[in-house]
Amino acid sequence: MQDKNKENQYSNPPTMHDVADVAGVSQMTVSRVMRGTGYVSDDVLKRVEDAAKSIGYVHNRLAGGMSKYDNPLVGVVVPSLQNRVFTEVLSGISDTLNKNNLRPVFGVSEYSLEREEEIVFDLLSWRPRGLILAGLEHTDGLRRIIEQTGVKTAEIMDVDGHALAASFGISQKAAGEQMAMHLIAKGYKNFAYIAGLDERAKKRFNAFKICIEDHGGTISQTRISKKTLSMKEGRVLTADILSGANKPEAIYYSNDDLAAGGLMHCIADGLKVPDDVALAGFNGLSFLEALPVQITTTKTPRYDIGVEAANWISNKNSGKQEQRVNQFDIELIEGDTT
Amino acid sequence: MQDKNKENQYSNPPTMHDVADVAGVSQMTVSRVMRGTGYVSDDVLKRVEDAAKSIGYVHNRLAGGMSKYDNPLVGVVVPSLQNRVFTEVLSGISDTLNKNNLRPVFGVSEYSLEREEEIVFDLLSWRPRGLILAGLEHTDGLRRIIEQTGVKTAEIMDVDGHALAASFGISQKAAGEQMAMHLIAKGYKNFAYIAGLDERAKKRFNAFKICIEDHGGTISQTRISKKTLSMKEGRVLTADILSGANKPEAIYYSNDDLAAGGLMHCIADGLKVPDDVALAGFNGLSFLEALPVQITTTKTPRYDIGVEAANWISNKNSGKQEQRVNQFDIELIEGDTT
DNA sequence: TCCCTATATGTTAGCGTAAACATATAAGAG
DNA sequence: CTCTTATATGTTTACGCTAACATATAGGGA
Repeated sequence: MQDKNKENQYSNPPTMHDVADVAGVSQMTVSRVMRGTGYVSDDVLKRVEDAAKSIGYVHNRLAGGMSKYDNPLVGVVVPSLQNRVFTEVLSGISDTLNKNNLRPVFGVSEYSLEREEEIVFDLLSWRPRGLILAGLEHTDGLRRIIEQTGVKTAEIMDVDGHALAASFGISQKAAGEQMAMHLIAKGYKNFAYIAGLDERAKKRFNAFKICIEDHGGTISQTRISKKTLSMKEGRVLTADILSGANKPEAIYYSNDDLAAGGLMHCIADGLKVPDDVALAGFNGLSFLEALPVQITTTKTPRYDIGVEAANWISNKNSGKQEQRVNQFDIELIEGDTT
Repeated sequence: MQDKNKENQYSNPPTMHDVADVAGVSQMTVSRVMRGTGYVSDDVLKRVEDAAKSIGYVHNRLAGGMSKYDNPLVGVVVPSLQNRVFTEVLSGISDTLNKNNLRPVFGVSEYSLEREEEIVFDLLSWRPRGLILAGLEHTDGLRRIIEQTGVKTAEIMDVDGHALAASFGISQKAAGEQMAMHLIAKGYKNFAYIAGLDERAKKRFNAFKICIEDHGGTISQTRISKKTLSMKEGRVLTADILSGANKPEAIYYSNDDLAAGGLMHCIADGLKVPDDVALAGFNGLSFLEALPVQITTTKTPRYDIGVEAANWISNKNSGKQEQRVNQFDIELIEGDTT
């Protein structure tokens, strides 16, 4: 005999047949043991498990996947991993899928709908059990693919619009209006707005703006950043806005990082908040609680959204006529900055 | 004819044969088009693509995967998605894998080595091209599986120890010593330490402690949190430490979030930094730049570590005799808090 | 003209597993 | 003691695709 692999005289890598040979049973019995289905005696069970371990056999799902069975993969596409909102949703998704013995396959779209379509198309080649996408805006091509393949799809973060199958999120419109009303009630009239490219933020701002203008206020300055929406960026853009002539009475930020950066600028610059300028964020991230001044913000249930979307995907029975739109509650947290 | 699916009179879901029928070519030609390999005329190329689109065909990798070809999946297991350090590494990994047309499959171990083993075993059933794990500590079972299956494995974050195949990270030991020397040089003697469960932090602290004690200093207080290491948690634990009798001159935190929380406590409490208490963090996260006071920290190249590890996995030629240990440089950033 | 080569397409034979369908044994019912 | 049923295992085949190996056509050099 030629020397093959020292560990393994069987076909390389080992298959169920190899395990079956070692355990002295048929390949089908090994298959039953691996999946924990059908009848298997305790004796055989142990022999097969030992045999598998001894030759280092690992179940091959690619092979079995060809017959139609439920694939435990779930495709997940988010716009960014730098934004804590998405990583928190991912946490909820990941925890929940794990509990249901499902496994996420990830893609990051970098806020590009075209990229999202590409990624989804690629993910579908793994015949996932379901798909979780961010937002309700997608390319026509993507909508068509999802319809044609019939893959169970959850859309998260946003519920203002038409969902493909089921949406899990908050009403961005309601959030924008709620904050506008709060600031109006506080007597502010002249506003600035700082944000990034996010679609959800746009919807929020549109509602915010309409509401503000309906009540006689104006948005006198706007900054849309193409960079990562960090505290640093918030600090820089706030400094920029406040260095100009027409100083706003209040600044609405599209997220808490930006708002916290604004606060840091004010602290470093000796500005009084909210007397010199009022600040309002969005998300209600927990790091705000550690800041020396509480920032007014809208709290969103990010983790829970992930959990519920993942649960819906996990549940085999769902997909029929149940709730298409799952709107989560938001809460305006009034801090010391408005 | 019975009415089947309105859209699709072919076997449901469509296969390459269905596409081939519509395009009037053989199934093999469709396969060539889908993979972009071999000779295909422009005319046929277009016909096949149109046919595929018209019947909503999506390439099925599970089927082809059985013949041995390179699977584009890469298994990635990190301890947490709540910790920015890991999400930044993930960003680097995700960006790089995308560029190489590879796709990450994720798992979160929640800092449990047993959980990590389970997840890896599960991931291996997809016959991934490679594996990226955090740290050099793994269960014996996991080491054995990786050896037996021969899956190409990159270990990230840490290089102080024996890597399975290749490690990409920083020397935690060097980082701990470097910060200890800095603080000693500044004249501090009495220290407190605040951290979480992370293995890397432990290594760092061990080196830090030995170095401090070698130079006549002491670690008089320690807090190990089992919660998420947030700014809030840092603030709470700092308040706790400073409310006691034996007040430390300096606090070493296992990450910047904790340190920033400490700073927030000091600002809110009117404590002078570093006169009343000095603070030092770890990671050099960018949000520190937005804080009103610069915190002394160690800057680590997290994104780059992800990029390099993913590149190594992507590269087919690697795996031979090249560098096993890829140590990245760290930089001590001296701020205003020490 | 004839042959060689580059290009373009088709045919055949698995890949490793799970569903469907046997078969075998033991235990309990009548 | 036979028949039924629950339990335990084996055999056959199909899943949808790709590698390897044909085959066919067109163009260029001799």
